[in-house]
Amino acid sequence: MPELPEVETIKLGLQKYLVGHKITGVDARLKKMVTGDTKHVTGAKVTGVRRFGKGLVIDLDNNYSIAIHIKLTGQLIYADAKRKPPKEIKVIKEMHSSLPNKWTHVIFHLDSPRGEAGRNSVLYYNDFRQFGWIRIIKSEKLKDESFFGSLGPEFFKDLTLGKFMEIVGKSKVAIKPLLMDQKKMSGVGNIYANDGLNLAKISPQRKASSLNQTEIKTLYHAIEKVLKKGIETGGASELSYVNALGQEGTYQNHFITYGREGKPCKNCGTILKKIKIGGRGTYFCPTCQR
DNA sequence: AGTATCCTGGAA
DNA sequence: TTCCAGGATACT
Repeated sequence: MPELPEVETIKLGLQKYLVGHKITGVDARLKKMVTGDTKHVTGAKVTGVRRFGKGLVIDLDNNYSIAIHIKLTGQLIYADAKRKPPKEIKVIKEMHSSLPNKWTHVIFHLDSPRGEAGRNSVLYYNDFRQFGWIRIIKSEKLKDESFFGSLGPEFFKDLTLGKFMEIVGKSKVAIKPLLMDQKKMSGVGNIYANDGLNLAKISPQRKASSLNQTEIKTLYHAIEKVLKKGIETGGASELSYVNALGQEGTYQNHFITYGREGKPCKNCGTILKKIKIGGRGTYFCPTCQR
């Protein structure tokens, strides 16, 4: 699922390809996906792209911004006229050869790329489960992460080891749902929580406050390690994630536990199990994760 | 802490 | 044909 590494990868792509473009029009094919007035976007130039946890912000030069959450299956794909149609939603067998397709709910029309008069670029928002959202809002309301639901401190940003130890130490919930609780700490979802816990050899069912200092420290570094791997590999294209050019990442080839129930633990060889914790699929090794 | 909600394609 | 996953939120 799109988590910190996936959204970071999209952000980097948009910073490279989208910034500098003027948005010439917005086509909200599925109205509910967009809230706020699209007239504030039309004619504005993209000045920057930011990320807060799993949330994205596209800043414009008119004091408005576009806040986006792609949730489970959102895709933000930049394309210009001469680029080949990007790959699309992987989970759906019936592949389409071109964009826009039936899952393209919003189209941002852009001005022409440099030196290509007459050819217009576009930014597509595809989302086959329609859980994501796009909100057009004054930039002043997006100064920090509070817009995305009072996000907790973020890995690689303001979540220091000290803060992590404090949060884990005083939480009564199981460690895995705590890692995924965006209000407590932001960026981690199901894939990286599962993999990080296996690397740290900690059971996902452990009550957070039962972890000792060494375990918390090990877990902190393990989570950062898998997140880094996720960023390096361009994210996990398990379901429908693609980067800003519609290309898949490769972290799914490096899954440690996620989606690997019935397969051997990469650490000790024990067959991995799948259970549910807090209603979410949880993959772990019953032998080495204690 | 558990459950319904949003939604769709695929698995059972 | 029914059931299920899943990020985040709203309830109970």
